[in-house]
Amino acid sequence: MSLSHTLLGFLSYAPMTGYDLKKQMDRSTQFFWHAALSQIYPTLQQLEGDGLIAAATVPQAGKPDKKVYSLTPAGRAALDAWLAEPLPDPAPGKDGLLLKLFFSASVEKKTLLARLRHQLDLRRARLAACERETPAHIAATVAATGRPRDGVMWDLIRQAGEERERAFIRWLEAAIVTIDARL
Amino acid sequence: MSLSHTLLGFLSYAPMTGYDLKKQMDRSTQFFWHAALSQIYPTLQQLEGDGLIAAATVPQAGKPDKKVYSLTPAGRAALDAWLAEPLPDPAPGKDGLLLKLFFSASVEKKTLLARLRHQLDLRRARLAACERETPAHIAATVAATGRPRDGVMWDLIRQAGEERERAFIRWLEAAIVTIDARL
DNA sequence: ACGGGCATGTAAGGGGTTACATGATTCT
DNA sequence: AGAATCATGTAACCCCTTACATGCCCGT
Repeated sequence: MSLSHTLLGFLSYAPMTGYDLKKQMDRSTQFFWHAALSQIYPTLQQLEGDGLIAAATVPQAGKPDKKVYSLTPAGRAALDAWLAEPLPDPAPGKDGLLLKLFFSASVEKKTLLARLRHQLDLRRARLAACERETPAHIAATVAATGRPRDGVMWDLIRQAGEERERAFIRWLEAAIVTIDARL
Repeated sequence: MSLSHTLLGFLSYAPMTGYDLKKQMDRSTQFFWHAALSQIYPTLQQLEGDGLIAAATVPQAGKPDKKVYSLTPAGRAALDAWLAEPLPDPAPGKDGLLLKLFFSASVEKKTLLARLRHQLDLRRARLAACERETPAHIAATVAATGRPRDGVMWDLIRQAGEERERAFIRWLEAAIVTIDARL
């Protein structure tokens, strides 16, 4: 269960609420790990039950009470143990786009081309967002937390996402040409 | 549930058993869709219950009975309906490798480098396997089934997998250099 | 004799998504 | 007036993984 590890990881930076954690994930890990609040809240309760995090309830005026979670020593140990384990094996992913394409030889050529062009638009927009917003967010977080070593890793990972998108965009462009010519 | 669609798709080529379907998936869709037999068998039963496929039990000497499934007209319609729907939105994936790396700034540099070099080996091996085996399998399937249009799609998708691997390998190489220099 | 291929499944549990439920404040 | 933000959760369901269960044949 890697959502637990994600939460422990973010809480190792600073105490936070479930809502805060969701925002952190949306801004930084969204392209390689994400979760809905409806999954985050029960997972936090479970981590609390396991003694890995502790909650402090903060009453607020005009807003619901906050539950600010922080890492316990046991939680820190669990995070360190996870980081000490080797990197996971590359798991064969699931890609609904490629799957549908695999069986799409009978789809009308112009429909197929329109779909692929639409994907190109989406991916280009995503790449642009990734290039525009993420470096600024990393820089801001490094400045705020004074963790330059983490900044190196974060930028590396940003590059991985960026290059994955670029590779897919190049493939889409080539695929459109090939289908136009050969299908 | 896209496993259903995968099964319907393969059964549109020829009637097959669950065991056969698993082999087909292992040889062709493994990098973007896969399933264990323990998931395939119940799903086939469910598709049969929904009237989308029909089973013919074939007794065998010295082996367990086969259940050869084939598409019903309703199953063909369901497959066509799925193919008529637009391509799925790019879902933000989950990547345990990048996730762990994201929190790995505190891991010893030489440990990190060893882990990344190990990943490089794994990925290079996977790329080599992809380049060696898949084209032959596609050619054989096209020759056996006389479906050149499908062959075009299959080769396109093979290229997507190949280029995704290549992009990741290039990134790993660059990441090793960066970590060595800056962490 | 042992491992791999053929061939089918069941059971339990983990992880994740979607829908539902509440309610005040602030921005447009 | 309506949408977004803050803030928390529950319940149902779906999909998938892991472990278990069976048993014969063939090649080494």
